[in-house]
Amino acid sequence: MNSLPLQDFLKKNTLLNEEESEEVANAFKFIKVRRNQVIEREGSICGHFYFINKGCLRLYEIDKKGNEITAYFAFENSFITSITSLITQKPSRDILISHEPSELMVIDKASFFNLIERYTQFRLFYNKTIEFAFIHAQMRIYSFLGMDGTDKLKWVLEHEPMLLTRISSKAVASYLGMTNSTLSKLKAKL
Amino acid sequence: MNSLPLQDFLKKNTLLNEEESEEVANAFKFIKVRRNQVIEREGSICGHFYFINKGCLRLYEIDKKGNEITAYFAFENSFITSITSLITQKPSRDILISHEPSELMVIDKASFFNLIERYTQFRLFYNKTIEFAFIHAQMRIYSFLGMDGTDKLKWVLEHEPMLLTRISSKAVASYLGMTNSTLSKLKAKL
DNA sequence: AGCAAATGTTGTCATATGACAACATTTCAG
DNA sequence: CTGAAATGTTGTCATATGACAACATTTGCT
Repeated sequence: MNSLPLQDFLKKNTLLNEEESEEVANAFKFIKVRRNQVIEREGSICGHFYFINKGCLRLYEIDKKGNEITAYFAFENSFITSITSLITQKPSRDILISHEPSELMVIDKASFFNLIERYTQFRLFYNKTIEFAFIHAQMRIYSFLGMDGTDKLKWVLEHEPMLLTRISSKAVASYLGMTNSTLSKLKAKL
Repeated sequence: MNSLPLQDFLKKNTLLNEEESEEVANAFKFIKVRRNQVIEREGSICGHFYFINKGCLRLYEIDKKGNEITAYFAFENSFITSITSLITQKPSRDILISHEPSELMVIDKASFFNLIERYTQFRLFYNKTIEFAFIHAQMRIYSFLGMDGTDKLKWVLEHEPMLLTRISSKAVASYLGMTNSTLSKLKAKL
């Protein structure tokens, strides 16, 4: 069944018991998306959370020069959404897109917050998730403000190697704050 | 009384009522610090939250080249701490320092989480605070990855102008990811 | 399978910024 | 108040990276 990966994930990563994990997971709906499919558009208010059974998504925005800037990538067994828009309930500047054909579990905002009220352990998991998203963002600020291109590339190789195997260089460059061609040259130099 | 600013803050920014705001505020202890006083050290596990009655603090770390990188500044009527260390309970890479003689309300971690359990509205406020800290960090990633120095300076002028009036250029430069002298030259060019 | 579009590579060149240094100014301790 | 230390300014120079372009490769559509 399609809700099994999420159910397993909840059992392993929260204090929800077997039955609760099943109930929470069953509140999500299964969807399949193609490669490069836009899942949440720029300009609209984001109203869903996504759990990735299989595949990979990217959250990015377009700056005023027209360049893409990537906030982050998410792979199997993680949640992702246009979280800023979802929290503020303002139109999103973010675009959520698939980078591989992906299998997702979706839930709308109302149902999600319903779960959070009903299941204390799910609420705690959500709060922890936000805390760690913050820590990750903070770490990126620290890591990238001081580093030159070579250091950033090495950093990704060490900390998020999957980006270099599963994601297009163009998208990785937009995550590292450099252009396409600079990243290509840095890779050539090792 | 010294707990009044915090009490007022809680009344305005949470759904705690008068009495609860007072109880929460009274769980904090008043301290004064000099200018440039280290409040949380690098290498130790952070165990306190701080509310700023008056003054201004900065959170930063030192990268492997020996340069300072600033995570953020906080002024009157806001909370700050080495949040990454506090959440993970690992030794901090951050240093929390005062930039002006400051008056603070401190609470230790255990008492803080005690408050969070006891006062639902305080817990909700804390969760919201983390959410917005995340959004702020994310916005900085977006804002700074794409921008050149001039754009960053304009960005600060527009969004956090107090930095340029109350904070040393050196510290502001470390927040913007550029050197001292580059910032100085950019300011000279308008 | 075959063509068009997107992505990746590599080159040249211009430029923003870092490194360093000299000097000016401000801050701080005694 | 005074001198020492920290901070800020400005200059020169070296260098990493962006912009642009040509070409190669991969991907996606029919």
